[in-house]
Formats: sequence, structure tokens, C-alpha cells
Amino acid sequence: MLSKKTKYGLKALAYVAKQKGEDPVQIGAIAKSENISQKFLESIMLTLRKAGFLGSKKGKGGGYYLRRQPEEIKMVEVMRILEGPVSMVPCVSLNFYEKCDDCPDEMTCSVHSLMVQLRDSNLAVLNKNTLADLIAK
Amino acid sequence: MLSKKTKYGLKALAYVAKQKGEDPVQIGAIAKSENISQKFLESIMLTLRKAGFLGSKKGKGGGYYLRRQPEEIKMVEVMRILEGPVSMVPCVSLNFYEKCDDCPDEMTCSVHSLMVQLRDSNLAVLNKNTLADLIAK
DNA sequence: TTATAATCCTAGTATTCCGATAGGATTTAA
DNA sequence: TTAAATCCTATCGGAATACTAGGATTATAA
Repeated sequence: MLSKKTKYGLKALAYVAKQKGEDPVQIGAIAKSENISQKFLESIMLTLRKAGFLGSKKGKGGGYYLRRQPEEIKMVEVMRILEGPVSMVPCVSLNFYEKCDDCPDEMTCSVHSLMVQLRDSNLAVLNKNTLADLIAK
Repeated sequence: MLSKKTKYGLKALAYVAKQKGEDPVQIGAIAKSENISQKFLESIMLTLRKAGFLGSKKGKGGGYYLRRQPEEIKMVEVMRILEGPVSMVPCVSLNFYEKCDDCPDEMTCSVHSLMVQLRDSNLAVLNKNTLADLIAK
């Protein structure tokens, strides 16, 4: 299951990307429009800012804005920040590799190949889609 | 992340499928070979039996055996039983559809299309792979 | 200069889920 | 009749998730 954090984060990015003007977007506006708890969204926006997707302006009239073009924000990047590894087991993860604690040897592990295939098919989708695709509709 | 339940279940199925003889396989043997808590594995085997993948024989000399040929046990079936829906959000699930509680309208939801693509790419892999592929190596 | 509106930040909390365990009841072969 | 196996229900601790609280900080504008 996709975590609420990720879902909200994606919706928020899409909301910001949809704004035409130069003005930054307030958390409150996003929360209201997308049915998200404002406090929760605050922490998500912070994560997205620290990851470099968003910039922010403090104080009155402040808010968030995109730091990169929607076409250049790949879903795989966002998912890795919000949801974590693309792989379903650590031992096939490209960016978060770890040995599985219960597997003595991943070469003889019967689920290994299946997990690699799932990882790759998901990667293909997440590499192809950008934030621009989210708002294309 | 793949749950331990699913991972163990897949390994157990593979273990049973690998046995050539007619004799049923004991939980204890699987647990020992695959580094799995025996009690935990018990409940997983029960689930797999109730789902129709395994048959069992009680009492001394009993154990579990496959009820269908490995080639005919699709990974998508097993995953749905052990892990749950293939989809990452309920509103794009084919077998477990539910409305997302935070979305007023899934047609205007910005993550919808991405979730459909992920679902379909995962489905393709899970439909193609069978238990036979798990033990093919 | 001061009120207001916004983000920033840390900590805490309630709830749910996961992985595992407990303790027998039941069944069957030898 | 004993031992070996599955069957079944209940429970439990810990971790993760989804949020909440409460302010600190910063910037605008009257």
C-alpha cells in the first residue's frame, strides 16, 4: 500500500505544479483543496523542500514553489524520498541495498529473481513518469 | 516492502515444490531449512492450504503437499492471498476495489494514472511467473 | 513598529499492523 | 497407547504510520 505521506506529497507537488502564476502556494490552500490535515502536510512539505523539489518563502505572502521544471522531476526520485526503496526486498535494492537477514545466500534464494523483475518493471514506470505527467490529464 | 509472511510463504511453496517424492513435507523441515520461526510458518501454511495451494495430511508421517502443478500456480494468486492487493491504492484495485477515503473523485486524482501503470506492470510480472519459475534457477 | 501571516522545527501520541509466541486440541501411524 | 504431526484461537511486544501540539522564526504591510 502507498502511504498517506507519499500520496499527499504527490498530490501537493501536483497542486503546486498546476499553479501558473509566480506566487508561492500556501500549505493551507493545498490542505483544503486536497483534503489533507494541514499539520501533517507541513511535515511532508518540509521533506520535499529538503530533498530539493520545492523552495519556500517564509512570512506573509510566503509559501512553496517548484525548484525544477515538472518535466524534470521523475517519479522515481519522489518515491524514493517519500516512500523509500522501490524494491520490495533490501537485497535487490539498487539505492538502498542490504543483505536480507533471513537469507544465507541470495543467489540460491527462490524469491530473488521475482523481486528483481518487479523492481525493474516498477523502475521502468517510475523513470518514465514525471510530475508533468501527473498534471497532464 | 514485502512482508515476512509473503516471503516465507513463497519460500515454503518453493521448498515443497522442489521435493521430488510423494511424501508430504513437514513444517519443521521447511522452517529449519529456510530459517523461519516454526510457529509463524504454521499459520502461513494454514493460509496456503485454505487458499487451495497446499493439501495436508495430519498425524505421524503427515505434512504438506502441492495440490496443483507448479506451472499452474501463478505468483499473482499467491501474492493476493499472502500480501493482499497488487495495487498500491484501493481505488485502482481490480480484485479489492474500494474508494479512497480522501479522494472526492478518482477521475481528477493526480496520482490515479501512475497507480494504474504500476499496477499493470506488476500484474504483467506476476501473471507471467509461476511457482515453477521460482524453483527453475 | 507592530500585528499578522506564513514557514520551520522538535517532540509527542494514538492507532494499526507485523512478526512471533502460547497453549493446547485433534488426528494418524506405528 | 504413544509419538508425531497438523489445526486453531488468542495474545502480545515492538515498530511504523498518521497525525497533533506548541511554539520559534521570518517576512510583509498597515
